[in-house]
Amino acid sequence: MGTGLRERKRLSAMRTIQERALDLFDERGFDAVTIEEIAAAAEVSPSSVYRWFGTKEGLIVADEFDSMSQEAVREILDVNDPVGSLIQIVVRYESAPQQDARDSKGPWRRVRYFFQEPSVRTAALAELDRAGSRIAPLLAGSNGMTGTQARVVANALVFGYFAALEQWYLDGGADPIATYVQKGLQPLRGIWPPPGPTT
Amino acid sequence: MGTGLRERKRLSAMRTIQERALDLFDERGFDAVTIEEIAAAAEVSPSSVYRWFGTKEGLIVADEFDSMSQEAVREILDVNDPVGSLIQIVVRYESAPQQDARDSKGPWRRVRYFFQEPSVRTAALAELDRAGSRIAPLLAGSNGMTGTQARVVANALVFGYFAALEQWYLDGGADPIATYVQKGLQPLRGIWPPPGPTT
DNA sequence: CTGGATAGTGACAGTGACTCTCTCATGCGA
DNA sequence: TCGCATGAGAGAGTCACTGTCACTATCCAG
Repeated sequence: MGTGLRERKRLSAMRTIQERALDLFDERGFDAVTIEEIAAAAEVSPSSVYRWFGTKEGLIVADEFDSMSQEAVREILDVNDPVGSLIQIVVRYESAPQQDARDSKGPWRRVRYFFQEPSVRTAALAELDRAGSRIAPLLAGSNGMTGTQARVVANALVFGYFAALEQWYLDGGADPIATYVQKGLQPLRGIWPPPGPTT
Repeated sequence: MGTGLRERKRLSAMRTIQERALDLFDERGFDAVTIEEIAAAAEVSPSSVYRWFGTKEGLIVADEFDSMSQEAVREILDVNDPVGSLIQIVVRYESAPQQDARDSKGPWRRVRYFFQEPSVRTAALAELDRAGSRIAPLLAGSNGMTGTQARVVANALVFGYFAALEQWYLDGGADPIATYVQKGLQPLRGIWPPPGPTT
């Protein structure tokens, strides 16, 4: 974890780019804004935008989850109650102090594009797919699951979360997301049958 | 369902394009082949390739499921046992007479690219997402599921199928896919608890 | 404090996927 | 057989994205 000057500069520049990009997207629409314009607005070179975000969609879907170590993921995910811990994560993230109060919807400002821009939605799906492949190994073995079953369940979790998020968005974002996740993912709880007398 | 000459010509051309494209991809790799080359090999214009397949990835992920009517989907999907009917679909599709016996792996020739080419994988995920949004309404209401829950379960099904398919591919494609789907999606059966004395 | 090693940035050129528009041919209905 | 409309082809243009290379700002050893 380098706290060097270089590192700090890069992170600062990345935040600036993301903010300027969202400003431009909100103003003129995702498709109408070019990477060059974003780079100019953030006073960096287009090369840097690509170096740091990979794609135009990456400007929106880039998430701190990617850079999270496997250890950290293992820590926050309870393999005996993945649905519950997923809700916990959402609750914690939702109540986190939004670093910029001027944002119309806090950290969820980006979510809108998940469901309005098809290419962003696709990029989000790819991101969720990657997330699924990361948490699947943690689930394997527990509850006597095979590798395939673990991946199936992992996908059910991450894409189920996505489905809940979409409903939250479609409903206008009034109630907390955690509520949608909790209710929406209720059926998945049947995957982990409570230990009864017959097993 | 127009069986006119135009329609037949278009379908024939589409099949030719897909075959030539796969030939070229197999020969030189997905990235190294341009749409222009594919169009030239299939003796159509690049415009037509885009008109019919939308994207380069569409050449591989294009599926007859898209053009299936909502009624047809409703017919083959048993809302009381979605996992079972999914397996049935796979079984039927797997044992279908492969129209071209020269294909090294029958209709599954394309599957390789799902898991070798990241962009194709992403396109496949988008396709599954669309499939999920189509079967979710059929599930809603049954078993007392809300709309969100139906979508969650629909995603669990389609992306669970994808996970099983990946494992099948990673294992070399020896056993039938249906086996992988059956075993892999076993945990999802817990979503529909058998009607017991207590409900 | 200073100099060299180095990682990271910007500038630039190139590729090709994809879009748009216009024109023209061809299968279709009268 | 004769308009007509649907749809294919042609061509130009945009821009996301890649690779390379020179340079500069940081880091670190002495």
